[in-house]
Amino acid sequence: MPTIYDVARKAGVGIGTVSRALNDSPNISPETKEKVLRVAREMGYQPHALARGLAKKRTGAIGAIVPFLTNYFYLELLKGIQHEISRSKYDLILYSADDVTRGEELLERVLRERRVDGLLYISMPLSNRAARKVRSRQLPVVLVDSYHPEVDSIHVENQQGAYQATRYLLELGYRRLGMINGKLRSFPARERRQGFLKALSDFGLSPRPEWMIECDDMDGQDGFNAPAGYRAMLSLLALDDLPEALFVASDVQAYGVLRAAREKGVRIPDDLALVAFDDIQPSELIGLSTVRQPMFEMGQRAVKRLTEKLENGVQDLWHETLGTRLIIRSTCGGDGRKG
Amino acid sequence: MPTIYDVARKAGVGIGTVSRALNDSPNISPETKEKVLRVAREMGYQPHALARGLAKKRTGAIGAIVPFLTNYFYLELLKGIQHEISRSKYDLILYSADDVTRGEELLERVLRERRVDGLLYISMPLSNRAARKVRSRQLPVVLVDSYHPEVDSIHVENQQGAYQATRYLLELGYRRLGMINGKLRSFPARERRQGFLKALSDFGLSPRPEWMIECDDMDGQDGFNAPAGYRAMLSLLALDDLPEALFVASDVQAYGVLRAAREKGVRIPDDLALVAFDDIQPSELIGLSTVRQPMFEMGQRAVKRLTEKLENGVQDLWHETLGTRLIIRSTCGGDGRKG
DNA sequence: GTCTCTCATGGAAGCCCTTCCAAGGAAGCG
DNA sequence: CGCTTCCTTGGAAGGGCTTCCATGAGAGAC
Repeated sequence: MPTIYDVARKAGVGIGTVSRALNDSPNISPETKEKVLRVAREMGYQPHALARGLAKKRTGAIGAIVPFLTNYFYLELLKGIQHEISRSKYDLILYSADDVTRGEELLERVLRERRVDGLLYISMPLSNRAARKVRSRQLPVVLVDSYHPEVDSIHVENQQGAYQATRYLLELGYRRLGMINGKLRSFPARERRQGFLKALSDFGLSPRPEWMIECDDMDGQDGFNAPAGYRAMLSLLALDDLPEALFVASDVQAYGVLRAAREKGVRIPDDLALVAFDDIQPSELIGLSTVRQPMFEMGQRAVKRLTEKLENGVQDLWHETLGTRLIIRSTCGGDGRKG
Repeated sequence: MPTIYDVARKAGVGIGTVSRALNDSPNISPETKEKVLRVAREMGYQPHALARGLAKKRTGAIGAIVPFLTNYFYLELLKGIQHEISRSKYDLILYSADDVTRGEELLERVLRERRVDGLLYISMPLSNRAARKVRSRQLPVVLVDSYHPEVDSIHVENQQGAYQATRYLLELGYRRLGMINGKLRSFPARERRQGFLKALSDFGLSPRPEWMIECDDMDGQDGFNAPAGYRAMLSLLALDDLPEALFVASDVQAYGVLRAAREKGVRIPDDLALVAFDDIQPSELIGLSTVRQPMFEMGQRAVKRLTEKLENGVQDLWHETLGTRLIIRSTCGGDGRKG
């Protein structure tokens, strides 16, 4: 593989000049620049990414730390990230935390290793300790689908969305409501729970503890996946007294719920109404009523913010909240049925 | 951030010794090693990934070039990749080709840029020209869900799977069969087409050209996505004479087909039987009959092969083919109905 | 014709590591 | 006690780039 020295020799110039030609420096005559670029192209020369990164103190890469990809939510998010990344000059390094509780270890390693210029920390909680470490580095970090007051973040109106969904069930006339949620260490899980509880309380109702199910994390994840939803539904159905409507904290969990319902002969929505959260693609086909969140846009905006920060070096704290929208389909009994 | 010099000074040793301690070199006394590691830990020292890569001529990263993530198939594949990567010492760099036809440009850039030690080239065709370039570098590349005789590859029995699916429809008694496919530049699309045609011919039938639909690539992709399936189905339904059964080359396309069918009042399977290919997660819930391919395993094995090649430096050519299995659900009319 | 100023240019230094080589010290052997 | 041999160790060199500084040539002013 040719190095910058080979190009310099062949073009009859110094290495500095080659570097200037390749980096669009103003301090080079147009003719020299053209000649150098031509020679470089002919030789198939391309700068060594690591060497360049080392010299420039800029790696040209952005990292994303994601949990294990058990939820299609991540795919939609990644699409947005991918879209925006491919418009920028950065590459994307995908780090995966096979176990959510070890996300911060990974974060620290990545922060210190300096393989990336900026970092997306996705769908995992950030402790105060870790937040402090983040702040103490110059490396910009954006929290996605999560929140910490001292670190840039973007997420949706989880509470508001859950509130809408729950309220809709209440307005249909249902009163015996349950909720299947992810682990409460997760930010969206806590927020959605708040929204659910608020709607109940606005209707003068109290939650039934045995109907508030926090999915297990058998797989080291946060319960936001289909198998966890399936197991949660089975445990719910083992109860003597059942709710008549359910708010499920994510679509994939709802898929698990639907499967369990089908196996146990529970009819949806006749025996049990259902609203979920996310609106990933298959939900439309399945007819799942759900709260739509703009996942693609969230990924896109997170990257945009990060790259802007890298270019302009802005230092202000940034928190963005995106709206949600309730999408009514066929799992909650339609308007005519009740209420 | 501390460098190796800082650690060396603080530990009262030379930089070579620090390096040896950190890299598990045998040429260091246990006591020194322990002391150095302790100091390094106290200082929060971690080697600079780029500097290390430059010196070692090993980046510690594996690249994956994927098309735009419009198919859940990729998520399943990524899960397998992620799983295996996280067990290795490599990081994953995700390059996305927003336009399938430009995948090879990206490939060449990545090959030259030397940011990765090895490369997965996913679901995109490889030209002879590109294959030659790949071979001329020492950098190992594995083709995933694709094929070229001169480059390592892994994929499933596309032809065999399609044959099974088609044959099943034929055995049910259907004779008027159509196929909705991805772009034929894609390897799986061509193979699945072959399987379909072979089954027809085994039953003494000829394909009806107007029922052989190659999805459009409006979005710069290969047609393996839901919107393309939707559009293909609409164009099919515009015909006067319709097939009675359809083999669709992927589940996500089938989702688009199902949506169009619902909108146009076409009942599945009564008016039209359907078998697809992939068996991504939601298909079970939807009741889609389909050919299951081991996507997770494919991703896993591709990474495993790549890392082995990186460790052992084996040079032999490797092609692996994984089996498929027909999963009967409710979109092709069940056994009792015909035949 | 002389002096200044400007600007393109070459190349050393530096980015942070690993690796290799030379050297010192300890241990073993006769 | 002297000579080998074997470990450890320090640190220079090198990996391929960018950046900065010094230099020299050309242009412009007088």
